[in-house]
Amino acid sequence: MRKAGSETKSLNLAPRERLLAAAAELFSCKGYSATTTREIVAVAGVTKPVLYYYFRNKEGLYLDLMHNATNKFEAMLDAFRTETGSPMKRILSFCDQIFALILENIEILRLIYSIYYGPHQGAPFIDYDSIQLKLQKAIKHLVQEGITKKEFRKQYMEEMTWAIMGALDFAIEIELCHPEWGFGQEGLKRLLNLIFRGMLARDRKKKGERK
Amino acid sequence: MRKAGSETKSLNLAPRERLLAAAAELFSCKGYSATTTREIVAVAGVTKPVLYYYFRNKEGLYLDLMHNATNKFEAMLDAFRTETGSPMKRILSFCDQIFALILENIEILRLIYSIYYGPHQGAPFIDYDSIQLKLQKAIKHLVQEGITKKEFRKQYMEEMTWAIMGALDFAIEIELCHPEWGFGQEGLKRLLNLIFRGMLARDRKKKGERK
DNA sequence: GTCTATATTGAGATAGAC
DNA sequence: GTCTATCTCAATATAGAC
Repeated sequence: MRKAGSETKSLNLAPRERLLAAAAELFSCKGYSATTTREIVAVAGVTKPVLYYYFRNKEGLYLDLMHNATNKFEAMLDAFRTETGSPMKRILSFCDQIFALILENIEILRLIYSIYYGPHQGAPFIDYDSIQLKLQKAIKHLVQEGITKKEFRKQYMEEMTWAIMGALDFAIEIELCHPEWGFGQEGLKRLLNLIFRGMLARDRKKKGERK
Repeated sequence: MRKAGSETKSLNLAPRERLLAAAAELFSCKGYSATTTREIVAVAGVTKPVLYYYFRNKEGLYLDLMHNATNKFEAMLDAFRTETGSPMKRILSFCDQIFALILENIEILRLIYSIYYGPHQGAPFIDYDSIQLKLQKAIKHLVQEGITKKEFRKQYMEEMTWAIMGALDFAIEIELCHPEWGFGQEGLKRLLNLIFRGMLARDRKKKGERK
């Protein structure tokens, strides 16, 4: 289990930044609803009115924190102008970049994840769904390209997209619950390579029994 | 977004069962911490002391609910004595059964998921990790068998296990955030079949560049 | 901008009658 | 077993001095 409370105070950041850092840590560790403003200000090393001075209220602090994170992520999705290389290499590179960004923000991601897939915990609504869909669309696009270039099988476009999303999901979840395994970007790469190649042994391949 | 409050009262169950049902619905929708005992008793159509009569307190209610669910899941994992069939078929059947059980208990699973991967929300500790590991071990065992029988590639045992876990993860997540897509057991099956076969087109297969 | 002190609400939990 | 009424405390939020 994760622990909270490591006095963000000592770093002499501005109070506003200390509050954001403290909130990130506590929300991510205890959840939005279970985290109290008292704790946040205690960890940030400020008093209560400071919180209400910089942010309208608890919700405002949460929204600020989350919008920072989601903006960064969306900007990256938009910015990904695929370099040259085979579709397979481009997918690897894309997933690698996404996953690196996630690793850098794993604390915030834990919260996003739990609120997107789980109960909303009383937190104000944020449209995480559109980001998820944007990601899926980007992957689908790369897959489509691979099909056009005849690098990938021409059927199964949906399944291929799902498989890549599943690999990302698995990598993220391992980082969330077992970071000490050191799965990391290397693990994701190994997993993706297997998905490209398939599990079946070469010689046992049966005649096309698809659909 | 999901909604709560659909008066579990009318079904004339015993108060104890009504409380469990109401708690499942509310915890799953709002989270453990954000759900109040007042709401639970209101939805269950009983008064507060009834909750404290049947359960020691809010935590007791939660523990009862969760242990019911995890016991069912673990029992299934233990009970899976693989029928006959090829390793591939057995993996498909295993995943199908697991996923069916999950679909039946999707409400509880949403809560488990968010607490296992996310912040604990102030909920008392439950060892979800051991279940996750048990699942992973079961899959790894099936994969190992496939390798022994030469149906699967002999390297990549870990990666194959990961890929199957990832497929399950993806299927679960889609049911959590987009149940209306009707991904379901059929989608999972299609996804697994692709993972068995691989994404690369047959003729483009390069010489073994593994490791 | 940052503090002390406090208002106010709603939470979990219980006493005690029936 | 189930109710009404209530206790107690902690939560969010603010007033007002410096």
